[in-house]
Order: sequence, then structure tokens, then C-alpha cells
Amino acid sequence: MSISERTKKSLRDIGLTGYESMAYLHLVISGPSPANQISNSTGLPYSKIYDVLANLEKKGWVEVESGRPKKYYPKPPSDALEARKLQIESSLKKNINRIMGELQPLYSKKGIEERPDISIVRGEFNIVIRLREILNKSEEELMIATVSLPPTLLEMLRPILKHLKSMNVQIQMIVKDDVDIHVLNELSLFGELKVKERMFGGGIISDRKRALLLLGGEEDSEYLAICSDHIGLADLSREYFEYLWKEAKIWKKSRNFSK
Amino acid sequence: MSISERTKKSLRDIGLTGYESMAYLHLVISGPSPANQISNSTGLPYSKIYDVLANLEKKGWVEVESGRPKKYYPKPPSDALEARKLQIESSLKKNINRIMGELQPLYSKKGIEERPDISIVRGEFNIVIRLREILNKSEEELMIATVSLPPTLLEMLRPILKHLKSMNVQIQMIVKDDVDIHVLNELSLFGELKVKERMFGGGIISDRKRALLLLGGEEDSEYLAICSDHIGLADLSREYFEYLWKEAKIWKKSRNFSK
DNA sequence: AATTACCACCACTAAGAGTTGTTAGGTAAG
DNA sequence: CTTACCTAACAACTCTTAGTGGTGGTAATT
Repeated sequence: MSISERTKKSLRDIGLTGYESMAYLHLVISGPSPANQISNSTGLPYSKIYDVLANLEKKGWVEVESGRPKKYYPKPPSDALEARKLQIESSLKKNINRIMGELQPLYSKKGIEERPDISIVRGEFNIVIRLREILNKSEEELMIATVSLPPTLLEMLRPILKHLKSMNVQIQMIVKDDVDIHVLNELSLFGELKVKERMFGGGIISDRKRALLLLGGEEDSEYLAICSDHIGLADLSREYFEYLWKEAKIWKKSRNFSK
Repeated sequence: MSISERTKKSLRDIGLTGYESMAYLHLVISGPSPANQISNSTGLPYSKIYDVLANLEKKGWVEVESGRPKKYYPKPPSDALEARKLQIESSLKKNINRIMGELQPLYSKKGIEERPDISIVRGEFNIVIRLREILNKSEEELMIATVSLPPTLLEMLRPILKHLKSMNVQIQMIVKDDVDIHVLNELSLFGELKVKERMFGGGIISDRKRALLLLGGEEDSEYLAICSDHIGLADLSREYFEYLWKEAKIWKKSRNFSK
């Protein structure tokens, strides 16, 4: 009865040490046990067991039945995880509030010039960050063109688009015509939606000011994006988008039923 | 223009190293700067600057304007923090799902006997964990008696109690009569509420099976709780609670206005 | 030649892994 | 009842490692 490495890794990521996760896993797999049994079947040095288990107790993963020998009970993973989750989230919240409270005023007071130029953003992670930034700053109009919409990305987009729509931001979207029909259905709720056969890369343009153009992603190269607050690039991209828009076909929910 | 230690600590907690937080703070305070300026005014060794700033860029806290010299721009704290928050939360979610997926079935299949005895729980943290566990498991009736209700505790209780009420769990509460009137008002929404003059410690009893008695908290000693799944203790506590209940006075929202 | 950008290495620290030894409760034989 | 002995419980240390702090030097631009 072995546990996958991924899960062990997850336990460590969530705050247990190697020893602690071994001990806890043994308890879950083999049920409540006294210390010596845990030591035998996991190979943990016997003299460490009590330390380890005491820590697990402090962290809220096991319970101890006193007596001699002591007996150790695992808590349900669900309980332990929820407790840990709350703990992490509350400390995260605390830290964020502190930093925001002290730094945001400094930042905005300075009126730091937004670097009005073009930058290359490498790596999926950073691109998504920039994407969010741009979307969140949209106030009037938003143009989106993309070949594909991976589920994870869609999930991230959903709440933002919903919010933008409620703020009356004008949203235009063009996607490739082989995108899943349910996705199209959903997108059409957020604004005008068109589909097009041939599409390369993707991009978004916001408020005639900001633009992000997605380039790479093909072959084995990493994703690349050009990201800009510069009006020049935004204008250019906008023109290209208008062209695409004319070429693309309107997509209506009704197609769902007619064909 | 110095930043409080707490905030620096928070930056570290949230994932920056000492050097990284110094560099970022300088950028926020003094505005966009080239590398040498950062080195001069923070005292970071010049040869580390580029490492540090490159990491900050990877982590999404600054942006680089290429050229020679390179110029570094801080991202708004709000943006950086939100990105970090999402990152933490998503990895947390991923880990929790993995662990739950693999361990919960093992745990429940074993039908691990809930240790039917009494255990001493020490420390506020662990007590709150147990409290949550018991509350969440309540299905029929819940009795709560307590001297005081710190705001943090109330905040944690609120959603649970709301949920329990919606599940038609019978809730009875007794609190000391000097508790804030707004708190009382709120509590009365969740179930029957009584107040009493003299109260010591506190406790909750759930479904005639589980009980948690809060003992310490006085003087300089740490909080202590007796926690039990044992029916014996639950019965006993229940009897005591019934007695308190008789002694206590019904609290009605109307008192709000009459006096 | 003088900055700017960067690389490679060492030192220190702290947390975890692993070892040894000590104390306390319990048990069996004298 | 005492003594001898065993194991449970735990304390105190060394060792290892990864991450950060810190110092030098080298390649590239200007």
C-alpha cells in the first residue's frame, strides 16, 4: 500500500516534514498505532518518533491517547487539511493587508510613471500576470482575439469578464471557430462574439491604450508576449483587430439549435 | 522614510528574501531606478543586484526597461500581491485535492474507530481546531455555553452556525450577560439564546455524543480544554447545561428597545 | 578606461535528518 | 519488598543540506 510521490510532495508543500508525513501516512494506512509500531514499519528512528508525533499533534494532524504505551490516532485528512487551509489563508490575508496598508499609499503618492514602452514578457506565468493587470484596468472597451482558450485560462477569465460586463465595458471577442461550443456559448454572454477560421497567436487591446500580443507557444519554445502601455502599439493592434473583426463571422447562440 | 519591521517581515513571509524586499521597497519609496542607485541607497552588494532584481521580475514584483543602464520599475503592490495570492491559493488547492483524493478514501475505508475517550487539548490553536470539528459534525442538536466571545472567534463561528441553522440543527446558547448587545442580537438569530450572570469557562455539547469543555484561560496559564467523543462526558455535561439553562434568563431582542 | 551587467564561488544560518544517551514507569525473579 | 532489568518516553547532540548573504572577478558596452 504505497502512496504516490506526488501526494507525499503535497504533504510536504502543505507544511509537514518528511518524517511527519511518513508517520501520518502510516497512521492513515494502518490505523491507530503505538509509537514503536510506527517506527518499525516506517523506518523512522525510534527516538525521533515522539518529537515527530508531538509536532503532528501541535499542527493538528493526530491525536494522542495517553497511557503507556501512548496510542496515536490520525485525524481525518479532511479535517486536518481544512484547518491548515484556514491557517494559511488567514496569515496570507494578514500579510497582504499589512503590506497594502503601508506600501500602496507610498506607491500611489509617488505617482510612479507607468513605463510607457514596450516590454517582452517571457514565460506563461508572467504573461498571465500581465493579462490580469490589463484586464483589471479596463474601463471602456476591451478587444480579445485568441486561437484557443485552455480551461485554466477560461476559469481565470470568467470572474473578470463578468465584472467588466457589469461595469459596462464594451467587450469584443474573436476566437477560432473550432473552439468548444460550450465555451463559445459562455463567452457570448460577456459581449460581442465572432469566430474566424484562420487565426494566429492572439492578443488583447484595452481602452485604446494597452495591448498584449501573444506570439510564441508553437514548437518547443516558451510562450512570449509583447506587452505595452504605448498608444502606438495599441492603435496598430486595434487596426489589425478591426480588420479581423470584419473578416470574422458573427456567432449566435441560435447556431446551437439550428444545426 | 523607513518601513516598519512588521511589513518587512510580511514581505518575507509572503515569499521575498531579505535582499529582494529591500530592493522592492527602495523602488516603491524612491521610484523607478537603475541598478547602481538601488545598490547605493540600500547597501546591497552591487554584484548581487541583478540576481535579486531578476528574481523579483520572475516573481512578478518589478519590470525591467531594457537598455544600458537597465531601469527597474516596481509593480503596484496591489498587483503583485494579488498575483502572489492567486498563486498561493491555487497551489494550496492543488495540494489539498491531491491529498484528499488519495488519503480520504483510505481513511474512511478503514473506518478508523474514533477514539471513544477523553483527551486534553492544550493551546488556543488546537482548541479552535477541535471546536470546528465538533461543530461541523453536529447534525441534530448543539448546546453552547460561554463566558465571552472574542470577535475573532465569533467570526469563525458565524458561517458555521448559519449553516447549522439551515440544516435545522437545534441550537441552544447561554452566554454571560455582559456580552455586547450586538453580539447577542446576532446570536439570537441562530437559535435559542439565554443569558446568565455567573458563568465559568465554557463548553459545547453536540448531538448527545461529543463535548468540549473549556477550562483554563485564567491567570497566565494557557487555555485548556477537555474534549470528548465519549457519551458519558457528553451526558454529564448535558445535565449541567440543562441546569444552567433553567437558571438563565431568556434574552429577547426586544430588550434592545425596552431598556 | 570606466562603467554596467553578470558569473562563480565561499560562508553562514537554520531546519531537518539521524545518533546517542538519560530518565521514568512497569514487570518479573529473588 | 526489593532488586534487576526492560522498554517507553524523551532530551541533547551532531550531521547534512538548501537557501541566503556576501566577495571576488570577468565579459561586455559605452
